Amino acid sequence: MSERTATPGPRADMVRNRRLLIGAATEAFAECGVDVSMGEIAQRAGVAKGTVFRHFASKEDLLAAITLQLLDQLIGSANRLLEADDATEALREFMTAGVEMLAADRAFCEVVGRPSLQSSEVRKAIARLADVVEVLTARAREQGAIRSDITGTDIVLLLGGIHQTAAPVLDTQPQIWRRYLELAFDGLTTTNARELPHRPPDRLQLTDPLG
Amino acid sequence: MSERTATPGPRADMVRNRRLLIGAATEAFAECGVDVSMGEIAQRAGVAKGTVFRHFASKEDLLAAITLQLLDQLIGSANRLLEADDATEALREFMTAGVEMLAADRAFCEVVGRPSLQSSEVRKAIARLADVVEVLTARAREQGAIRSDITGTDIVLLLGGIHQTAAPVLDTQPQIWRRYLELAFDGLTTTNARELPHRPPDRLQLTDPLG
DNA sequence: ACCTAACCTGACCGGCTGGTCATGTTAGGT
DNA sequence: ACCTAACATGACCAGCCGGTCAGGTTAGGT
Repeated sequence: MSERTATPGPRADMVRNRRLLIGAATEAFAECGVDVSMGEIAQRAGVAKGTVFRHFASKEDLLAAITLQLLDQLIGSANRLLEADDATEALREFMTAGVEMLAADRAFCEVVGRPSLQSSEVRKAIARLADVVEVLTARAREQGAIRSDITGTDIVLLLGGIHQTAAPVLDTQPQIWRRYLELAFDGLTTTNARELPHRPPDRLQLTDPLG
Repeated sequence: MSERTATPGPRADMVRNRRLLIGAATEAFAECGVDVSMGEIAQRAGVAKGTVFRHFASKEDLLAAITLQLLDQLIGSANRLLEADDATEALREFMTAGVEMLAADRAFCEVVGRPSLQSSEVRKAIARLADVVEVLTARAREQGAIRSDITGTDIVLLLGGIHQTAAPVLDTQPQIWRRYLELAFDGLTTTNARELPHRPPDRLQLTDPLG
């Protein structure tokens, strides 16, 4: 019924394989980093290598899809925290979520830490994240708990730094990033310090203006 | 003259090639990271690929040699700064030297940030560095400018974190790591903050007790 | 001048990678 | 029940990697 000659639509096994693939790729990238092979991902998903390339034209495409999914989660967190009463605590919670995500995902660290691995869509998502965090930071700043010379871009960059501080000992002390998050936060809330040297970072990802 | 039947000794062109090789490898690793190929290094040195393997049995060996050379520079800096009058300023200078070195060398970042890339000799050198920095930190702590719950290992780990904070924008703002160094230092000198969560990191590189 | 051991060279090897494609299978409409 | 387009498959490809080695070259002692 409904329309004549039918709507082709995606086949059932295709959507199933797509779900399996995204799950497997998410896990594999998280555990092994961006250098994990497409063959390994296919194996984890229980499909043949050719199937991976039917769903994603290239490894870059797949990596971008997985990364975008994670960035969207972070952007969602930040947006939700905009509604919180205590803006300073909200900023701390956002940073906790961000560093936690980095600590759990090797490929994510590598992509956000190296612009050369970022597709234009990933760059756009990072810019969107920076925009939301800018508001989050401004609210905490108005509340008087965050020093005046810290921008949202500073906060986003700090996520990678805090994680990297803990990364060399993550194997033996998987929660130690909380220590360095708190240390960084103490730096952010120092109000009697003199202004930081060098101008704040540019708005994120304005490098190579294509896209 | 001198001894009978002569001392074989290294040939002149060999020491020349070795110097060229170390120079080329240092540059190549710094610019391209640990994934630079042995062929590329040979080309930069102006020798054939086989010559590289005559001087260094494997890529790991070469990487370890280059890394050790850099770690020794840092250890030297730290030792020299032990003699300084102002211990707090000495600590800041050491951290400046450390972050500057990381910012200038991609492979060095990757090696110190990922224990799986460290040979046992590199691990030992890092432990030696941590020992010196422990003294440097203790002196600054006694001087009263550094909070009491910060260890030398914290400082060494922070070097990687400070650099990583700036890394995504290093291309466009090559000096911005100074901003984050100062921010971290403000966190270190906050004396009225409550104690940091989680115990300090273990003494560095006690993972897998072989070597 | 000559000799030899030390050294350099670059073709070569197996293994792994991202990516392709002819062939086989199957979902799902009729 | 059957048909076909959509999809899955895995053998296959070229390219690059770390590493090897037989053979040519040369430093440097005599």
